[in-house]
Amino acid sequence: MPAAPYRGSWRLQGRFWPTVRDDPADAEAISHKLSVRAGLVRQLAAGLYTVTPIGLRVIQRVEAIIREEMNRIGAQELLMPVMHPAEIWEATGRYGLAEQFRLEDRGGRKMVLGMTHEEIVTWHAAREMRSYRDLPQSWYQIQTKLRDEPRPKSGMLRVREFTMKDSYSFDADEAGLERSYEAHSDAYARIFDRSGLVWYRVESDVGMMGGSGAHEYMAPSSAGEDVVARSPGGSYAANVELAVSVAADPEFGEAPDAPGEFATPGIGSIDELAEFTGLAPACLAKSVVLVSDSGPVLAIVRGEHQVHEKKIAHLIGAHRAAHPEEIREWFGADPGSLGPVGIDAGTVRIIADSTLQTGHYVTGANRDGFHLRGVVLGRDFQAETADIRTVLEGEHAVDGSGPIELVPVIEIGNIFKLGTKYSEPLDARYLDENGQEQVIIMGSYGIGPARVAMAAIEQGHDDDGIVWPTGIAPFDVHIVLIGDPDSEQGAFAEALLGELSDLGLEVLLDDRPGLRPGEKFVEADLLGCPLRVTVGKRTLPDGPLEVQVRRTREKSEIALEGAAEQIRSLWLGLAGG
RNA sequence: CGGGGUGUGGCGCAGCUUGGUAGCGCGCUCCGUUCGGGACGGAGAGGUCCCCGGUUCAAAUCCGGGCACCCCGACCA
Repeated sequence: MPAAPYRGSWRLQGRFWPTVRDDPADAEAISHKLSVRAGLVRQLAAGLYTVTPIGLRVIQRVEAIIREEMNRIGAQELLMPVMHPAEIWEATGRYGLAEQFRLEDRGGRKMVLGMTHEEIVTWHAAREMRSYRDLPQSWYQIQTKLRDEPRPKSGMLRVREFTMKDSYSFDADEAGLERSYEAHSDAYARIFDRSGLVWYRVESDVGMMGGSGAHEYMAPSSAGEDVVARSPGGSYAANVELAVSVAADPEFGEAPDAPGEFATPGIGSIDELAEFTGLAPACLAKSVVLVSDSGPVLAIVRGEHQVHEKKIAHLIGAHRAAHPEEIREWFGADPGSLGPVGIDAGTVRIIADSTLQTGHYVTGANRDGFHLRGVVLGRDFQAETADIRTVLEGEHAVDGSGPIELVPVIEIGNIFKLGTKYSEPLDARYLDENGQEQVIIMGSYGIGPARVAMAAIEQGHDDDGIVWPTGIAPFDVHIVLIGDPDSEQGAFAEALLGELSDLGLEVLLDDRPGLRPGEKFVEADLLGCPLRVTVGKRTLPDGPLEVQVRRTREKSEIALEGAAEQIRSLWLGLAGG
């Protein structure tokens, strides 16, 4: 049995800490490899992970920061069930979503496992919030979410079951929502700063949550699944799903009076066409045929751009790529020679990217092996115009703040202005000062503690292992005891553990017998606590005591007298920096 | 859901092409020597070769079907 705990400090002897020497074979992301090797997590099945005792310490430190900051803005912690009656989800039209785990109880009653808790929290608010005097409220929980992800991946980064801090605000009006939103925004800034992350707050799509405005909190990492378009200094930052930019116009030259057809034998791609014509891709128009629920859609962007799925989906809803036979039928030509000229807008909905509003373009002629040059939007064809293209790196930010950089990021949190999306269907209303019934205005706000931890690993590691930020390291100080716990050194290490703990630090003492020093050092590096103290033969009787900063590898030798105080001020220097 | 890959002691892998008594490294147990950056020697334990079916005298190996996991894409708060 482990010895009795000393506050938050641990003796390692007897603990469940399953480290491994090799990277797991199927791991790709650094955080995945290191979280397994450092014994923080173990996989049960795809997207299902057990967090080990030592991994849990990291998660709990993140959660502790979250609780402090949520409480600071007056949010109240509660706990809602993971399993819900399906009816409530039916009321908001979110029953049957692909990611939703559904089941039945023994009576055949339909249930769901919660992927989030808007429905449930709103259901409660609808029953308990009656008067404007009851508002505003902010409630939060740290609770399990279940999502039948189509593709769990990257260790703990994308899983099917995870804990989430989710909070919900209830306000009487838009101004109130604005205040709640800002309060959360402030809290989130403190939470992610204290967690030691590099992070961006970016404009985001409202997605399946619905609502009128949203931001995401993103931690830059090559393991990230999202991409942010960001100008220098970050004054412009948005998820590429909705990012806009200024695309420089090429030298178009004089537009001809009318489109002219020319032969382009064997030309099927923009690259080939650019090569063949000697024109920049920006002078060519790319035609993409999609099929929406209401029929065929021709989306046109400049040659250097791509049609962005999310952006076009905002206009035409769910859609798929057209089959070659369908394209043949509607355009009379194969992909590669398609264009908007001569297409009946009644049959095919034509949407051109806004960049097409200036210049003249080479487009397909809807005749295999032929293209048209000098095609002008508005003159030679009619189309709706909208921003439907991807943003390219190097294009300029719309606020004039400079060239845009595309950064892969991990989404670690988000904030949404829900408005009445849930309160309306679930009848969450109150009586205002005038006795008039009003719909409660809501916001919802999420953070994934495990993602915060994994992002910290992505951003803080070296060849030897994890380099935790001080705010969320599993321990503040890792004492490597070289020698027997019953020895003089053992007694010293034990005393040091006590003193450091009394000073408010959480300490891990590696008092495991029979391990070689090298093994202890290697595992200490892997685990990555901010400070490592070595207690061995060299330490006693007169010192010095060796302390190493994990991040910099900087070693200092300190006197035994007042060692604990010294270590504490070293730690404070790291934490404050 | 499309494409690709992998399933063999706890972990990482070889063996499969060309069917014939299941191997290597690490880890684990015991003994000895070591002991401030994953030591060395010796002796051991540990495997339904993912599952089901087929072919064959004989299947980890060949054939068919299934399952699981990973990666790319689609999708995703």
